[in-house]
Amino acid sequence: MNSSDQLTSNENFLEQIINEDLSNGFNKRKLKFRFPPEPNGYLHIGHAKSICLNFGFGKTFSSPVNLRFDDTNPEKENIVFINSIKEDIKWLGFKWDSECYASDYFNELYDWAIYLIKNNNAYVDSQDQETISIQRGVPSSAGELSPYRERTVDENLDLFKKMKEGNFMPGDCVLRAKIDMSSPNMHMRDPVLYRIINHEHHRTKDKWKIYPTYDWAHGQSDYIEGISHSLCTLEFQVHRELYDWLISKIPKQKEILPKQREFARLNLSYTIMSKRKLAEIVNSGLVSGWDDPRMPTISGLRRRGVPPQAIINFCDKVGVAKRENIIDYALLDFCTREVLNKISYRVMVVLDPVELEIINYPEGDSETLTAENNQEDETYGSREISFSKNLFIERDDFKEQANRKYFRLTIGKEVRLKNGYIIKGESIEKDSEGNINKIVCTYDPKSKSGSGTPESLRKVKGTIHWVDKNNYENISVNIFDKLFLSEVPDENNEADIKKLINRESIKNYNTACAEISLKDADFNKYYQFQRKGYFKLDKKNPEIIFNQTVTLRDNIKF
RNA sequence: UGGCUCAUGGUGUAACUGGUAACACGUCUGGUUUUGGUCCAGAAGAGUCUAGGUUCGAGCCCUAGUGAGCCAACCA
Repeated sequence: MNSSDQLTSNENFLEQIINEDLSNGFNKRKLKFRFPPEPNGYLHIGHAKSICLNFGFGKTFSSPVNLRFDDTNPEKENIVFINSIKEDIKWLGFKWDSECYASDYFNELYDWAIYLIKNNNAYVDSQDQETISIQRGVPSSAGELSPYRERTVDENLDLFKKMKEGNFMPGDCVLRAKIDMSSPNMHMRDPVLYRIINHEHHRTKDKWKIYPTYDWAHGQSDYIEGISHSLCTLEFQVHRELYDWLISKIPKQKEILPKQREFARLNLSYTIMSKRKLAEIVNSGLVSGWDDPRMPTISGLRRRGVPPQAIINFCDKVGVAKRENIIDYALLDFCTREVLNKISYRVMVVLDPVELEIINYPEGDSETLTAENNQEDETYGSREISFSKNLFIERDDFKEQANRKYFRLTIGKEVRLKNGYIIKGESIEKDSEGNINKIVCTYDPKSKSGSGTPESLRKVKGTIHWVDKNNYENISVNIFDKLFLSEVPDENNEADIKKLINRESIKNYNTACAEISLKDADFNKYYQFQRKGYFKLDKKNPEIIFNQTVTLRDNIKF
């Protein structure tokens, strides 16, 4: 299976815009996209939507897609985030054309700022942040002009140079665009283009004392790279007027101007996408880290065992529009199962074991049975599993008393041991507290799976999994539940997100018994523990610890 | 109370730019099955936020209203 080839979605409104541009004469070879993360955190499933969108366009239009780090704020950004972001994108299977950094353009941006000043389109304001904020006013009425708004070009040039040379302290002054203090769009009320920050930048080190703001850096970066369509989320809609204005004021060398268009970000039920809140639960120790298998981060999903193709399929099914949305988590689960069903290796693991003794099986005997690795695809081959008189089965696969709808093991009823024989429950042994510690059964020696005998072909309602008590591997298994109790944990912005955490979202089974083949469990494989779900070996641990990715679809009603 | 954006089954996305709503997930039936999985067959569920208007005809166009989101960081 290979990335988005077989996807069949309708063309979304952004693709329509691109196609319109094309039919209006835009040269297809000039199409270019970009994914522009700020390296201040880990990527999550919401970013995956943007990644799939941009790189998806790259594929459908055979256009380059740049990875550009929006690294204009050295106080928040860090090289470790750059590395994790690159790793996640690669893992998803996408290849960027060039690896770019807004900081690569700092010189050019500086020159253009001088150009703006010379054209009376920017000025140095020497007021403090609070004053500027107050002067900006409120949306419903005009703001006031800064007293420094009419400084001469020479004065501005001189001051700006001094800002750059470090003659001022942070907060002393900023460079502002001179636009319109009465605009109903607050972003047009003389936005800040440069501020002074005394902090080493992870790439430019201590070269700069001033750093461009998002508004000044982003559109110009798009312009420099020749991005044709700059796609971002809805909250940047109000920035578009400024985006276009700034590009219209820089010296023109190119005929193609980037076009910003906005789409709705992804929201998933029972989880959150806010980097800040995600950081909060990481820092408070409620999860083990950014890559905790319960986290909606790419690294968390990876560790959980969600394959990249499932994420790509999910992003495709989710669609792209401008409407606020909350996607049902069940859709992600569906996409995960759909992929995993085809590629996972089936094995038998008993999470909560109870002993099963076959009284009419010869004492001391054992045999080797063969089992298919993946009934969806015979090229996965088969493996051997051992069978003997004493086995483990799942504790809840037996009931002393059961109604007609229960078709696992019970006294007097037959059930099939997967890949083995048909057995019948005979009796149970309990300890002094009434807990079952052994189930005794008989087996039909002629009913061996695959033997072709009439006995083996008998229809038996239930099939259960098992592990040989004389030949198994003890493993540890993590079962997960939703991380948040609320369907929309982000709903109330003021609420303490930590209080919404499901404290029972992880359950560990450290006495699980696995068939012996799992002694060589492979990090690169996806497994299905039959009847229990899909599981992935945890890469962070030297011992064998499996994380449950998703359960099997479960329709039990009784 | 300024501006921008959005409004279609439970959820998400479509509807060839005007011809009486489709696809996916979810839900429910039934069948197959050595995984209560997969697979197969089928069903229920919206008349498109409201009110007007244009039109032979409107989810698509117009007007007004209602509801929701975003914007007043030297964050992105």
